[in-house]
Amino acid sequence: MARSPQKSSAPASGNAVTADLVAVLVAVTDGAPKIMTIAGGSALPSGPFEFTHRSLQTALRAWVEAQTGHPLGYVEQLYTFADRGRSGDAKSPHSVSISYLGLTREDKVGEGFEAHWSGWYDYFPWEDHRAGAPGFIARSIAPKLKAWAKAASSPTLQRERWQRCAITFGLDDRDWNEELVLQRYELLWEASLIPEANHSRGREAPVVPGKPMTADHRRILATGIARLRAKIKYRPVVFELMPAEFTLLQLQRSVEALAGRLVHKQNFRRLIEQQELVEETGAMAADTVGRPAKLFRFRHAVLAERAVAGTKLPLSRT
Amino acid sequence: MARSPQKSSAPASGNAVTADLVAVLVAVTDGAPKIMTIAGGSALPSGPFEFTHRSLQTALRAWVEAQTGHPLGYVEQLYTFADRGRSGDAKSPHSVSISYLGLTREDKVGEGFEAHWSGWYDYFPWEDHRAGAPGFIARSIAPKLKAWAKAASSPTLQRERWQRCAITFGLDDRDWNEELVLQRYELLWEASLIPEANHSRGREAPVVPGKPMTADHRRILATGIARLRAKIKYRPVVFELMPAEFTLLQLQRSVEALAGRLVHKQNFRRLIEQQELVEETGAMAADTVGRPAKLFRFRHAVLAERAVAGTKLPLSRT
DNA sequence: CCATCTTATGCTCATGGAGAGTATAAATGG
DNA sequence: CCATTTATACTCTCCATGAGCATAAGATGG
Repeated sequence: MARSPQKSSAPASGNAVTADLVAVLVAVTDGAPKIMTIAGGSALPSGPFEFTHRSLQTALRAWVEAQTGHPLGYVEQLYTFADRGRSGDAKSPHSVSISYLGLTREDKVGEGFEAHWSGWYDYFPWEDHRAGAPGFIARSIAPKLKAWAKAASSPTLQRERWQRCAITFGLDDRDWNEELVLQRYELLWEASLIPEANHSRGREAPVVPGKPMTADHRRILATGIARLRAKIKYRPVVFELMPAEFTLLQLQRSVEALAGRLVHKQNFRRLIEQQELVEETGAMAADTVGRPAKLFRFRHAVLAERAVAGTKLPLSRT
Repeated sequence: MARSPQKSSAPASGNAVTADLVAVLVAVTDGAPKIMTIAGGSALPSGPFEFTHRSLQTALRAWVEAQTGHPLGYVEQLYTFADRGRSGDAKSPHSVSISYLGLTREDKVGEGFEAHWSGWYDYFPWEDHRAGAPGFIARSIAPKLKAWAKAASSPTLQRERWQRCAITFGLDDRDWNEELVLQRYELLWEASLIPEANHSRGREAPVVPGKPMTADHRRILATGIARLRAKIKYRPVVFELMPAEFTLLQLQRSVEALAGRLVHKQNFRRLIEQQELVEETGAMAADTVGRPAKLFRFRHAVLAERAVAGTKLPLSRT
């Protein structure tokens, strides 16, 4: 940045960069959260921003709709990174990557495109605590983190490192905090447990389960998941991922899929109903096991009615 | 964005833009929230991003420290905009503006720089509700908004417009929501009550009090204020704005200054203390009216101890 | 010294939301 | 009929939060 501040009305020459958009596109199908990927699931969809569009969001929407044939519901900017050329070479072209979170419903991907939907827990298996904490956290991740903590230079640093591990991964009887997705990824990265972190060095590092991605795409995905997990607690965004009509259990399963943890059923219903987020359609769910459930639809009116308070999660501690 | 998705490993030529950084730099002095401005208070500090820095944040920090001679505490990215040339001319250079929120303590600005601190309520007088809702909201803003609502084409639209006004400005006995800073600004913009909104047309529009800024800088500031008002409720970021030692009342005044509304004193103390965010220094405040207060300092340890829950605001409804 | 003002600090009370559990209803397949 | 599965209705307890009362500790002016 210039030493002397000034209005940015005269862009300095020699400062040219390229702007890329990267999208974390989320859908939920049958209790499985999906993200749109390309290149065989090894990258998030991305491409250069073209200034034929009025704004970044417009560009993203247009592109996604061309891809999926479906309008993109909720869109939110995630983060902007500056990359200084792939090889670290100061002469290589610089780029700015602007990432977005988008919510939609899974659907056929347009013909001739290489995009498809992948389960997001393929990339972050340690994030799914719906059936309790995955065994490999205690069996595999925790010991490796402990080794990493022990490798610090002083006893104080060792303690601090381990405390950080325990907090982010809910170890030592701490509670699991589902929102710390990015912190967990970054911790694993620092501990060299993420393949992307081994900068083309030849040596093999002990790595953790989970599919890697190109460049920093998995970090971007982590950012998106974290944002979404936080958001569903105070904004009714889950409905963007639901079909027009749904049962309360389906809604619950979607929330649980995103949060990666279970919710107390009765309290979940109480919350949804007392906030008047949904209304009955009058119909009942067909093709069901057990007692048939009422069908509901989202009351779009709530978006206008109030500065919407949200859908906090009635978590269960079991 | 390209129709065919691909890894962004080959930036397309002809897509060059310039990247600018814009900073919302906040400090609080004697219960007055300030922002750093340039050009006589008509613009936020900004400048081109230079790729000599490793990252955007590094660039921002370096620049701010050169400006103020003080390290920048908390830094957070706000939003990235794409501007298509000043005049709307498709041939003019495109730029991407990346805005940041930074917290620091007010201090002397380095010699020879045109930057200085301005009170943020100079730009958003309607946001300060510490002495109750400002009279001109009911006297001046509300009627103008009502007129704007009435100008909608259908009765339904008129009602929706007014409902939106009432929600964002807390009219019709609704509660004031201090976080809706951006929504309020955008509403006033749509209603042509913001000077920046009158696109160099000659006609005078009825405008609302508050100092305007260059380009979209006031919108960026609104984004920053909104983000900060939300953040202080769940992250202990206020302490970045406090001196090393402070009384609980000083802390409370700072929170109130940011939130633009009053807080219940006893409950505020209860909250701060039970969360163990501070510790006594042992000393007492000097130069005081009334009973002397204990001095406290921030317990930096809490940042490590937990996935910090925050400093919710014990609002008073009076 | 006393009255009064100002701020600090301790404590109680009522309300409501959240976590948790119990109980009953309505469907299906043996 | 019974076991199983899901839906739905209540109840209970705990605790955070908004609110207010009461007292303490300093200064100041008569």
